[in-house]
Amino acid sequence: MARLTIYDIAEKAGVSPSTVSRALQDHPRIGENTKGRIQALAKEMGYVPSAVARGLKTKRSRVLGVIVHRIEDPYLTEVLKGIEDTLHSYGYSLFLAATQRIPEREQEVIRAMNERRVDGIIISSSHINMKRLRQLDHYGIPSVLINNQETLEPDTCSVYNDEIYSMNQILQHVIGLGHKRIAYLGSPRAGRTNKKRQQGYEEALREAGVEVCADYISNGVNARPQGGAQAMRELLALEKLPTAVVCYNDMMAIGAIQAINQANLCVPDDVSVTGFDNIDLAAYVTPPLTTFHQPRYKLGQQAAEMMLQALNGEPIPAQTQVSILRGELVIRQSTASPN
Amino acid sequence: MARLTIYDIAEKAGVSPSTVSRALQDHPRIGENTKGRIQALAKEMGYVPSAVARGLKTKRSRVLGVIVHRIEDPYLTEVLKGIEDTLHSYGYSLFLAATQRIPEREQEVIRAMNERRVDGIIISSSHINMKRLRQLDHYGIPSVLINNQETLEPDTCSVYNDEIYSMNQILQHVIGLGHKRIAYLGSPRAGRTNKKRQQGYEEALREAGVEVCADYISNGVNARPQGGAQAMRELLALEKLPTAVVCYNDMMAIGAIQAINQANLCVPDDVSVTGFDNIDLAAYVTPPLTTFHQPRYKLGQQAAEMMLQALNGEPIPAQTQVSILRGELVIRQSTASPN
DNA sequence: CTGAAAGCGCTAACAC
DNA sequence: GTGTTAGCGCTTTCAG
Repeated sequence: MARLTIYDIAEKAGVSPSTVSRALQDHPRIGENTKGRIQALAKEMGYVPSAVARGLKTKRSRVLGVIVHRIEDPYLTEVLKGIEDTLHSYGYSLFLAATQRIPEREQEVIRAMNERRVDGIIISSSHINMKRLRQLDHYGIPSVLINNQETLEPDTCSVYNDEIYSMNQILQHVIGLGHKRIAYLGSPRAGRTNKKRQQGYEEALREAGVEVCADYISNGVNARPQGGAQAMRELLALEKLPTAVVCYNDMMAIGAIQAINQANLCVPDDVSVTGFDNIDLAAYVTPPLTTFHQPRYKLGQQAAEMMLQALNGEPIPAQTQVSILRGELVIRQSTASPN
Repeated sequence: MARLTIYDIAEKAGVSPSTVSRALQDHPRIGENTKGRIQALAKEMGYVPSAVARGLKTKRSRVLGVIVHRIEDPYLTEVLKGIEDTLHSYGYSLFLAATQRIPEREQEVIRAMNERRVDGIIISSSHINMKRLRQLDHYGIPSVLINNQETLEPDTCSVYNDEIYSMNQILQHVIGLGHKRIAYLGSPRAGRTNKKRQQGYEEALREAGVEVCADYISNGVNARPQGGAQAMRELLALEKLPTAVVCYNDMMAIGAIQAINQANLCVPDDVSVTGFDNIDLAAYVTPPLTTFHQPRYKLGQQAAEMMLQALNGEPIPAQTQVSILRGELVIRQSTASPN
């Protein structure tokens, strides 16, 4: 059951293999009639071209690698969807791999993609540093980063959520509600993103003429409910409680709410809580979370388009090397005016 | 900046290309010393073999296609992780594609994977029917299905969650609590899975000597909170309310709880509710859901191993053609004894 | 507009 | 144990 090749078609059509090749790729230098005839014949015979052979010859695989650190991260799936949709519409396929944040596995994954000759790699929410990037560069593999956690040199293609803007939106909402004692619940492990969010928090406070108080910045051991609960408990031990808590992300906000409830306090009556990301969960917890919706789909889409554009040789203007996207505030029931 | 080939290495090592090829793949017929020397040299020169060229020659790509219908489905991500981990550990890569349940896109995705000469395809939670499967078969692409929604002929490699067992576990718990008026909130759009779950529900009731009442079977327009809420409202319109509601999945259960709350009733005091799947959300809603944890990771892992085994020519015993896995009941706070 | 021929980078007979 | 050689299935000059 050997696969059909262009030779089989050529023979049946009484033409040469190269003519078949041209017909199949809409080459300009071929007669309309021959082209139509051959395309029809190929279809009829059930011919499926070999991207492997084509790739060997052309040195382009029309495959992109996508590296994430955890596949099961609910935040990532929407980004992935943005990438997949875009690539699919351009006829590209996608290798997916997870690093689990294990450096060794990171290495393996990059190597595998390199061996398979992907045309480029998109890396999402990872702790990729310049060294690894230089490695890719050295292999000649272009890359685009999404929300990377290490600060990079400015010439690396990347797309980010606008953290400062996001936090500003959240704080304007909270401040607008009348809060003055506003805490930030952070996740230092998250790297750059956390830094930026905290920075946005501090800037917004200052702009509103509210003093930033070190006691009101509490860090979680991780960015999950557990870390949120722990950091919240530290806040609850303070003499002067904050009336609002702005969290690094939704999962931490959920943990914070649990801790607040355990202290027999109520959200939002006693303390307002905000999340970040607007993951699916956010709408369904009690109370539903006020949060910031990151343009996750768009982040993925944009990254994919940036990559594709680079591959097609359209020079990316230096300004668009780094693209910063904005999402929108989602107001639900976890925030209210202080009483 | 042309890539290094085995010819470059051969030249430098003063041997023939085939010797290099052998050295690099631990071929038996090669001298230990030559092998070591060449491997070292290749590494030193930074040689990265081309899986494309190898694939063209050997007709095996060591790539598997994975088709899902929605990437962003929280249920799937864990399955995907099981697949990815397994494939990675065997040195395989993975093409990911989503069909969005659009037949046209399904076709495109299969075609793309076929062109790229994947060694096999794993299809998860889809509505693939025998026709499409025969198509794959005809192309010579082996496939493994995970929780497929159409009933298939028994000789197709597949892995399923044991729905009947799962529902039995849920109902034993609910019945054990003392409930007699137990409703089922289904999702007909889900196909086979829903049928099986409903069947499990009915069997368990009968075994417990409880009559199955048609009024207590309510169908949602979809398997999301909205469908759950709508189906629950129909139940709430009954003269004799059920004291427990067993739902097709967690999302519907969440919708059902919302509807119950809106009717000024309370879960679990007035009515117990159970979910299914144990998605991340389940632990964080109010009240936390009693649900059934599907062995999602294992479903993916098993499917991947089944595929790999088939590819290595180890004949799969007819009995293991279909593998049925069991998860476990997770009791939280959405269920209690009726009052 | 079409054909002939070379070669992408690797593997695997087949010789030696 | 190692080298020679012929492809795998396609694209792409270069001729005609």
